[in-house]
Amino acid sequence: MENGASSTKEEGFLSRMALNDNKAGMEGLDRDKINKIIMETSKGSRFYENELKKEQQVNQRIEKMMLQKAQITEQQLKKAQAQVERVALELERSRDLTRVIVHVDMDAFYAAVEMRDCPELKDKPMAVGSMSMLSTSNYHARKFGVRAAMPGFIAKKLCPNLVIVPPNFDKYRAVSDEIREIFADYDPHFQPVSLDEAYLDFTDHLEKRQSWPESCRTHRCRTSSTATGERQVELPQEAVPEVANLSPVLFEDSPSSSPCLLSPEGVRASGGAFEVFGTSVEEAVREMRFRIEQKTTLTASAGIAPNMMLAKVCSDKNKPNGQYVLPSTREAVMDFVQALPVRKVSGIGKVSEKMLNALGISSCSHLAQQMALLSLLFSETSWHHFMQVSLGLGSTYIPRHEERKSMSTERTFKELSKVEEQLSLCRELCEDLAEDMKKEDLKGKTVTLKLKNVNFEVKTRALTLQYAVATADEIFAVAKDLLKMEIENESPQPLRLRLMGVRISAFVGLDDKKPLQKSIIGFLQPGKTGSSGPTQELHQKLENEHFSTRSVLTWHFAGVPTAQKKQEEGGQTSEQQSFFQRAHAKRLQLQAAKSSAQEEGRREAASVITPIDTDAENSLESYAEANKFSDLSEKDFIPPTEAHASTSGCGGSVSESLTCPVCFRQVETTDLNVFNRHIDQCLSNTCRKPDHSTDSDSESDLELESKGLDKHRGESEVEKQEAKNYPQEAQRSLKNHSQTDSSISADNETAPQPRNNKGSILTCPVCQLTQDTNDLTVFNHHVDLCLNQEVLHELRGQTSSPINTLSVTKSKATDRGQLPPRQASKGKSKRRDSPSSPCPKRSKGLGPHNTIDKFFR
DNA sequence: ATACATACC
DNA sequence: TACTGGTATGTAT
Repeated sequence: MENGASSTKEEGFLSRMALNDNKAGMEGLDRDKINKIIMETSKGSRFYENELKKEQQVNQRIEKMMLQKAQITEQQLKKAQAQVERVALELERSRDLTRVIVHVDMDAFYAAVEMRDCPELKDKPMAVGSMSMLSTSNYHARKFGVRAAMPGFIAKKLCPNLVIVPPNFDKYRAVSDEIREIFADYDPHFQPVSLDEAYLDFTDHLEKRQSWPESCRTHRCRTSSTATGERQVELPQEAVPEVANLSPVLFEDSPSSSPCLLSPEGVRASGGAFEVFGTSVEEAVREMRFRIEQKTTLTASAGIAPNMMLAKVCSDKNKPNGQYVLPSTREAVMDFVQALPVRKVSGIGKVSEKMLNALGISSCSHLAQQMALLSLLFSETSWHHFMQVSLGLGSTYIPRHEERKSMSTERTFKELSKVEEQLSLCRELCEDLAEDMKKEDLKGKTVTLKLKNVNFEVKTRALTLQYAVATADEIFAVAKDLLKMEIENESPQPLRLRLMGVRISAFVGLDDKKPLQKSIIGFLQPGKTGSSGPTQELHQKLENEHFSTRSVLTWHFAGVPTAQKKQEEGGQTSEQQSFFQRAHAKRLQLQAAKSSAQEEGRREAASVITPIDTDAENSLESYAEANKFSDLSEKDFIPPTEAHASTSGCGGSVSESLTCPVCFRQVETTDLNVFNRHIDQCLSNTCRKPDHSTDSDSESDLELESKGLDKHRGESEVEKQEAKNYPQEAQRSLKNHSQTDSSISADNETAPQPRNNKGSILTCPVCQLTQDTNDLTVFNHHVDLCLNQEVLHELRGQTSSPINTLSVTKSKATDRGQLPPRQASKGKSKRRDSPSSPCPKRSKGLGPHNTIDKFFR
C-alpha cells in the first residue's frame, strides 16, 4: 500500500535509487525528505547515470509487457484461466502443512556485534561498512533512512552523526559459529543462508520435545557480570573464551524436579536464574532465541510457518527480537498471504515488483486474481513461482547446502586504464581465486571475466574449456585472453575499469561422472534385497533423481565391475552383493548395536513412504519427497561414527576431517561433496603426467604480455601453435591482433595447453599403469575395475597387490572424439612412475581416521 | 554456451 | 572522493 508510492510517483523519478523501506525498522520516516537527499547526493554521478539507463531498460521491458497485455484476447485469457486453475489444483494437492519450518535471522547482525563489543556505540546511530558501502546499520540509524547497501557517504548526508565501523568478518564468523551450534540442537541439518540467517526444520525436534522432561527445557540465564559490561574489544579471532560458563546449560543430568528459580523481575535478573520452556513450537523457538541471546548477547528474530517461503516472511514480521507463528492451517496461510505485499516475498525484487505494480499487482491477493494474465506475460518458471506464492506454498523440505556451482573473486578500485596494470590485477585475481579453489579442491571448465568500466557498465566474457582448470596459471591463461580480447575490442581507446572479477564454474565431478556414480545406497544396504519390489523400485527412482540433481558420491565409491553393476540395476540378488555390501555388512556387525539400530531406523523410515507418481515430475511433492530420500541416502553413506555424532538431540556438533583414500591426506571437511571432489581431483591429478612446467616467472609473463599488446606486431609460428589449442573465439582474437614472439613463448611456459591436443596419458592410481586413453569415462571405468581387484585381494588377506593389468583400449575413446589421432600406441600400457603421485599403495597403520577403509575391515 | 539481468545477504 | 562482493538463477540469444 505504502510501498507503491515510491515507484509510481512520477516518471523519471528513480525508483531504483529511492529509499527501500521494505526492511524492518524503516516505518514512519520522512521518505520524501530522505529521497531528496539521496537524489541530490547522487545526481550527475556516473553511478546515477547508469542507474538511469537501467531504469529505462526496465521501463522498456514494462512497456513491452503492457503492449503484449493489450494484445491478449478474451479467449486466450479464458484458456489461460483454465490452465491456471489446473495448475492451482495440482499445487493444492501438493500442499503439505505437516512440517514446521523456522527461519531465524539475527537482528542487525554486524551492527549488533559491534555494539555489543563497543558500548559507546550503543546509543549512537551506527553502521558497519565504509564510506563507499554499508553492510548494515543499527536501528537508531535506520530512523534516518540509513540502511544496508547504501553508500556510507550518502548515509552521512542523511545522518551526519552516523558512526561507520569497518567490518570485522572474522568476528562475525565466530559469532555465527556460536549460533549455529545452537541451531544444530534443533535441526542438525539446518540450512545457513548467511552468517546470520538460517532455515530450520523443527518438526523432528518438536516430536522429541514432547517427551522431554522439564530439565531438558530449562536454561540458565547468563550471570549478569559476564554480560555486556565486560566485553571489550578483544583479539579478532578470539571467540568467547568463557563460552562454557556463559552458555545456558541444559540440565540433562539434574533431576526433573530441578526448581525453576526464575526470578520475579524476569529473565535478566541475577546470576542463577532459570527459565523453563514449554513443549510447543513457540516455546521451542523462544528457547532457541533465548539461548542465542544468553550465549552471544545478541538477539534474533524468527518466523514459524509450514514452509520456507512463509517462514522467511514471518521472521520479518516481529523484528527485532520477536517471533511470529503462522498456524499450519490452510485458512491461516491463505489469509496471511492475501495481505502480503509481493515485495516481501523472497525472490520478488525491485524489478519484479515494478513490473507487477504496472499490472496493478501489489499484494499477493492481486497475484492470485491476475494469475491467468501473469501466465501469459511471464515465463513458466516465473508464473509458477507467482502461483505458489499466491497459494502460500513453498518448500517444506530444507535442502542440504547444495554443491557450489561457481566460485569467483572481484575487486573494485580506482580507475585502472593501463594494460599492464589490468593484466597484473587479473593475475592477482586469478591467484586469489586459485587459492580459494584449492581450499575446496575444485576444478572448473568455465572461466568468466567480469569487467565494469568507470561508467558502471558491466561486461562478462566467458570461455569454456574441454578440461578443468584450477591453478592460477591455468585460470590466468584463459582470463588474460578474455581480457586482451576486450582490450583489443576497445582499442585504441583504453578500457577504463573500475572493477574486475574472475569466476570459475562448470566444476568437474558434477556432470562428468554422473553416469558412473550409481547408487552407493544400494551397495550399502545390507540384507534388504528383494524384500519389497515396489520399495526397491522407489529407491532406484529416488536415487536417479538424486544423482541427477546433485552428485553426492563419486565413482570411487561405486566401484563395481560393470557386469555386476548391471545385475544390481535390474534388482540386486544376495549372492551378487558387491564387496561394498559385504564389507559394510561385516563392519556393521562390529558396530555398536545402537549405532546400527539407528542407521537401520533411518532406512526403515525411508522405505515406508508411499511411492511417487511417475508423471509427477514437476510436482512439488515428489520433488520434496525425493529430496528427503536423497538426504537420508547421503547420510547413510557417512561413516557411522560421524553420522551418529551429529544426531544427538542436545549434543554439540561434530567437526572432523576425512582421510582421502587416494593420497591419505586429511581433508578438512565433513562435507562429502567436498570430500568426494577431493578424491576426484586426487585421482585425476596423480594420474596426469605432471608434464607442463608448474610455474614460470609470472612477472615476466605479464611484462611480455603488455609489451606484446603495445608494440610489436606480427604473426609468429609459436603463436599459431598456441592458437590451435584454443577454441575458436579465442583464436579469432589472437589471429586478428597478433602479439610478439616473446609474449607467446612466455605464455607457453606459464599457461598449460589443453592436454587433449598434446596426447595426454592417464596413469591409473591403483595399478600405476599408463592407460592409453584420455577419455575420463573410459579411464574411470578402468580404475573402478582396478580398485575392485585390489580391494578383493585385500579382503582375501593378500597384502601385496598383484593386480592384473586392465588396459583400456583407445577405441572407445576415439569414438567419442576425445583422443587425438596420433595417440596410436596400441600396445600394452607401460608402467610409469610419477614421482608426485601419492599413489594409493595402501599403507598400514592408518590411524583411526574416516577412510573408506573402514568398510573393508 | 554466452551474455546480461535480477535477486539475496 | 566515495555506490560492494559472492553466489545462484532467470532470460534472451
